[in-house]
Amino acid sequence: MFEIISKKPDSRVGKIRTKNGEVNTPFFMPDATRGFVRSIDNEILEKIGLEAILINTYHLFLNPGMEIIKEAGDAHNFMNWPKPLLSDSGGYQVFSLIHKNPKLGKITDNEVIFCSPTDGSKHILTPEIAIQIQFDLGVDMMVCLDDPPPNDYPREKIAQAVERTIRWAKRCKDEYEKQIKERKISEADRPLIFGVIQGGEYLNLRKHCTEELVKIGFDGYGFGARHIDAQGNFMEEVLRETASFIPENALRFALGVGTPEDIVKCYSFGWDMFDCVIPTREGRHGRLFIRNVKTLLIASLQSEENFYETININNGKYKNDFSRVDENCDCMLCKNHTKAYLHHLFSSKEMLGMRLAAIHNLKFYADLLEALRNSVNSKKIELKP
RNA sequence: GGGUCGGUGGCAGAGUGGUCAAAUGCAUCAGACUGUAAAUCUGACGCCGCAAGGCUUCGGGGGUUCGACUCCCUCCCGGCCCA
Repeated sequence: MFEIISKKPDSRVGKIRTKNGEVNTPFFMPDATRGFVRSIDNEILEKIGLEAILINTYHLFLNPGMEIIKEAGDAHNFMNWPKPLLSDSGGYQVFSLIHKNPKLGKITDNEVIFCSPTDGSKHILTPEIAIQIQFDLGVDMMVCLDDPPPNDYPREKIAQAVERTIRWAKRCKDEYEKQIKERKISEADRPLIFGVIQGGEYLNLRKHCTEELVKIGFDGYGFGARHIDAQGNFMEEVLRETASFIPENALRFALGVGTPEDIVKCYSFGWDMFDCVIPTREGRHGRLFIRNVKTLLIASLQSEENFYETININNGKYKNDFSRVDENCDCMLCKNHTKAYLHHLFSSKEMLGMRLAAIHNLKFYADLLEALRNSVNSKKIELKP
């Protein structure tokens, strides 16, 4: 269940209630694709203030496999993450593995055949299987299998992906209802289900896709495919308009978004949920996000000024820089260590460095989202899904 | 003292008459990363130049040759073996 507590013209603050607890919106989920946020224990994620994390259907299905997960109970038990979990459907892998490298699989109207990049083994995902797996994972929020085309595909092919995504969404919804019935899951305990809106940069395709998905009916709607164009520019207008197509009482999930400024913009357009590998991956690669101001909120919402900057701790200039990474951060890196030490950890290829950097970046993201949640406190709106 | 192998760019280490400013790895210097095939990937890395191109290099010196990192002489330095 999703409740909007307050809103400004477009952005809003709310609360999601799930079987495994509440999540305050807007929120950011770190990607625990294979059942773990690389190098970071769940205890630390909780301490950072993250209320939900994202796992991936395709990756967990491959490894460790559903037999193991079911033997453990579900993904919550297996991972020892008792709080809300959202699973992505494997739809993104249709893009990242197959669209980007056709050798790695095949997409038909009925199914997706993945050839595992690691051992070449073949695995079939259908909309129904994707939903069944997500029920077996025991997640609190699940996503329909979709077909995210690269943004530089011709319009015709993107339109095809839209139609396929709609057909698959219908099949997912049907399977979802079947599973709810078979598993005798109550309305209060049922996981939320998200449809995914495709359409590339074409607003009328995005609109059409949204309308068709809304007819099927979902708890939330995701923005599918990449939200940056082929040149790497944030597709601001598409994100803004697409949010406006989605009914107000539904959750809006900006999948894979993004950089801090992209999240802030999406939030202002009315998006509620975000996930991205940036804070963890870039942290592991040595890029650290640093607050330019004490209050992220003010700069992020009320001015055009950059509210953060990044550094690459690998750069030689940090060799003897004994200052803190971020004076305004209270993460375990910033409280305890200097840039020079972190630089040393990185140049020694010590995993502690990557870990501390990822933790710092996640804290930055968590603090940013907290600032956004605190940014709206005018009128309250009660809505029933 | 005799013998022997060797001395190549920051380091390690290929090359053994022209295709060599010299493979490769490391180090160094930068860059990228957006529902994770990513502790990964790109690029630069003798000097000058945006570039084309030019210039100086393979322990020192001398020589052979149209041409030498590559062959010869000699000196210096190092490893190993024998005395």
